[in-house]
Amino acid sequence: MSKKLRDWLLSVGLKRTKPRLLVLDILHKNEHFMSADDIFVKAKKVDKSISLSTVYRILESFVEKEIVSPVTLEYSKHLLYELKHETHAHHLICLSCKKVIHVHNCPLESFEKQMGDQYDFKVKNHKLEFYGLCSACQAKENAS
Amino acid sequence: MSKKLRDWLLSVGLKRTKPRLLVLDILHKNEHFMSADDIFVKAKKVDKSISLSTVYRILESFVEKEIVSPVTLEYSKHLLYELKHETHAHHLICLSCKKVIHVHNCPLESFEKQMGDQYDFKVKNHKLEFYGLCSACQAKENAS
DNA sequence: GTAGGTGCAAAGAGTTTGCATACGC
DNA sequence: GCGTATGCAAACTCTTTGCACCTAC
Repeated sequence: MSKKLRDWLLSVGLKRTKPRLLVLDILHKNEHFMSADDIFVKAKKVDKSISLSTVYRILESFVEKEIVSPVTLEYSKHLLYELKHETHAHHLICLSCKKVIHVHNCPLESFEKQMGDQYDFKVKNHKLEFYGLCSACQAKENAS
Repeated sequence: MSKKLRDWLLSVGLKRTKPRLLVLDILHKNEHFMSADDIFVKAKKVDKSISLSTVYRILESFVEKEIVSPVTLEYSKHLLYELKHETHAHHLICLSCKKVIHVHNCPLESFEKQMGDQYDFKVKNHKLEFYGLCSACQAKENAS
């Protein structure tokens, strides 16, 4: 695990405990949004003794310290989590494998302003997700 | 309740029972996304005898028959529901009163194509929500 | 009259909390 | 060493299911 990732905890005032580093590592390595239970299952493979309630508590503290963002998606009834990115980003989400591609540009500034004017609505932020098939899953679909 | 709304049930093959008409009416009258429990609380005021499990079953059947869309939002951990609209629409959601304004135009077609080309990602649909303050809540905020 | 819908109660998931022990700083 | 974090078990909340009765067609 990178030093940068390890130091992130200290810099927000959280002790570097074994379970926290583990959760951080799992979120960092994964290219999917993950539920508390997804993370727990992966964590259990590395550290048999970790408890699900610890995972919940860690996620809660990470969200509070803004290390992690909670995400709700069309295809899942559960709250999911992702490591926070430095920059504003949108998502391409594969309906088949659930992989998430981050898109670091945003076409919405002018539309946002237009909405604000038309409805007298003051936009604070927005959420944009595209659902579809990633390159690999398109290939799989064509093959079958 | 409008005849159109009442006939909607029959036209998708659902009997017009009292609890179904009630749920339909509540969803129709409300300008917010609602959870199963939100709907149950409102329904209870009209019909004391309605049961929460009935509300869950009704919502399940409405989603299956595509009368209702399930929605997940940034500010709520629960699955919410809205009556389906005839046309593709996006949402302006007030962070204060949770009112939902429907926007029937969409700036994303060209961006969608661009994303598809750039990442070899075949977009099937997308979800766009703006979060902010509606006209009334801006006024309230300025007054306080 | 019959198939399907409903209310109630109980079961099942998912999430949170209390408490004694363990660990990072 | 102190204060916080953890694991475990129990509590709590949300959602689903089984069953007997009821109702729309």
